[in-house]
Amino acid sequence: MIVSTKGRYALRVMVRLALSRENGYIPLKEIAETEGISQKYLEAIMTTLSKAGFVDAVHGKGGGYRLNREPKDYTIGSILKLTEGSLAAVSCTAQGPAACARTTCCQTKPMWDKLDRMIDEFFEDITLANLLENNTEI
Amino acid sequence: MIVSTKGRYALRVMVRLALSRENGYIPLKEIAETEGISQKYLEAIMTTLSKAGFVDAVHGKGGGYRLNREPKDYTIGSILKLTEGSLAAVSCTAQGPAACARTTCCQTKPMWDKLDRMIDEFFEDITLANLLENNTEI
DNA sequence: AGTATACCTATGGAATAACTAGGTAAATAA
DNA sequence: TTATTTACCTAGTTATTCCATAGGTATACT
Repeated sequence: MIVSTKGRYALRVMVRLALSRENGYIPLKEIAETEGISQKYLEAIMTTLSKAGFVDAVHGKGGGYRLNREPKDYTIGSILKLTEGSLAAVSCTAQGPAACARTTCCQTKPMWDKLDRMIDEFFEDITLANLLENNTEI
Repeated sequence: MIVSTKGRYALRVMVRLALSRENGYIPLKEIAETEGISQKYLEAIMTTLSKAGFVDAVHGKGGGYRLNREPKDYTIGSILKLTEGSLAAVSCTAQGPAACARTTCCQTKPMWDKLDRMIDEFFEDITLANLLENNTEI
């Protein structure tokens, strides 16, 4: 599986924050409930998003999280790379070009490289705003 | 990781068999050694390939494995689907369309579906013969 | 008969994913 | 100032999957 729950939850949360953009700060508890995600598990994800400056966080009553840019200024790729670490489809390419000892002779390596590039482009070409557009064919 | 060692090993073995196509049956032991793959682990993979009719297997001395079609008649997708079970990038799409309860309302689902289609096309458009062509840009 | 091969069933260790527990710090409201 | 609500931090736990190993049986050739 190329994308785990961490990345998928992060995306869904970002979509939700985008939809509630006019409502100020949204507390984690509320997000967890609407999205049906474990509150404690979500904490770790939100902290990652907050530390990386993807969202603003405010403590205390009336606090919570909100986006700090427009939805069109978040690429799906940036969110997934942050939360997943890497989007590599095979371990051969996950740790950079020199990770595999057979890299010079392996007949399959160029294919994996091309796949990685394709997947990267796919996610970089989609923004949060695109996901909100509610289209069946994105 | 979308493709585990099982699928990657299977591909490398098929490439090797394609390169040795004129040499009759190649014993598992030899493949394992040249490719640096655990012999016992490879057994399971070869059995899968054999049962599915991707390769011919012959017991006893002088036996081993060989391809039973031309390299151009194997798509990479068919080999990977056989050994990996599924190439789905997320679990949301792995068990068919109705696997996820949120499938009707989830804003991210169409994206995952599109990604799956793209990956499927990618692998179905490449054949074993293409991998033998030794090109950097496949 | 002996040897080399493929095939079968079961088991184990390590890593990772997914989630849980319990506390601390900051902001607001009473 | 005290209580409440929120984010933040560190650690632990369970389940699953991956990757491989062990030991035997069946089949074919010499």
